[in-house]
Amino acid sequence: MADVLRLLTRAQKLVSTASDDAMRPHGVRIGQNLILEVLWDEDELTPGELARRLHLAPPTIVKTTTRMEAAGLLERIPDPLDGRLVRLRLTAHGRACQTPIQEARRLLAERATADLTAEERAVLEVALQKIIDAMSEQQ
Amino acid sequence: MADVLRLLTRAQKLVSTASDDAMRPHGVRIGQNLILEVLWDEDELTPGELARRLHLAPPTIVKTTTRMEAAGLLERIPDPLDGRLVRLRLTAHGRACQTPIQEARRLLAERATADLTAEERAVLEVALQKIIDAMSEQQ
DNA sequence: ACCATTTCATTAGCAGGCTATCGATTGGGG
DNA sequence: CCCCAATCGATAGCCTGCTAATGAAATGGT
Repeated sequence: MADVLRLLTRAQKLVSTASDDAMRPHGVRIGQNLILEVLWDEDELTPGELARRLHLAPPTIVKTTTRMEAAGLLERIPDPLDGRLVRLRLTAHGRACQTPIQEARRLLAERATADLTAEERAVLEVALQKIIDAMSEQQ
Repeated sequence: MADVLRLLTRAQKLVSTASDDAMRPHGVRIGQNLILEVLWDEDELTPGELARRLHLAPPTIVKTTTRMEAAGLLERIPDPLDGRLVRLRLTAHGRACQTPIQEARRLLAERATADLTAEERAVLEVALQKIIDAMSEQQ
């Protein structure tokens, strides 16, 4: 009996590597496109809010957004009402790469799941969600 | 329509985190148990051979095994026939933790897939394998 | 027998994750 | 009003992964 968790790990790693390869030509690295996708939908979020939405630790967001700031994708704006908060605002460049990056991501998803039947795709979705639920329970 | 790749990423991350938590009490970190499992099956492999079997880059193996050597899990032995090669040999300690670690891993796999029906499990396996195959094709 | 190519392990340097800690600001209770 | 707790971003330090470059050893062709 094959180890489902190993297949899961291997599949995710291959997808992740391919995703990085797909994003690179657009000057964006693998975790960065996730941050961009959230900000494209809602700009000027704080690092903490981004961390919650992406299920990442705040320092991960801070480090990555610092690099993204250096790359000219976004800028840090102090919140006028709360001195503790920082707003991450997309630059024109950060907004400009939305279309090509989303298209690259769409192509990747298409390629990855091209050989799956509709039923397999549906069951895969359900099964992954069940795993996520099981692992999200405390303990 | 939900993004299957996001579910895949999220499921893998949760499993990976839980795996790390499960391994930690045994003094082993997340990537290290994979190396151990290969060596339990066949000892005294070289870093390059391990890298091929685990689909990792050689420097990753070198760095991790260096830490494992410091932790007393294995030792480096020069190959008597080929001066370029290094053999990674498990210590008594590295062999001793096999049972508890495999048990922890088994429990984790059980917990992760507990809510899946037999059919869902089977389809999940097939679907993940198809994704792996699709992403393994060059380009 | 020599020299160039290949094949290894290793090192250096980077990105993406994490936890623990620090410092500053906000907010609430006395 | 003031101080203490909560909240937030940033920093330090760790592990895992990668590519590129280094250096040593083996191999093969001439």
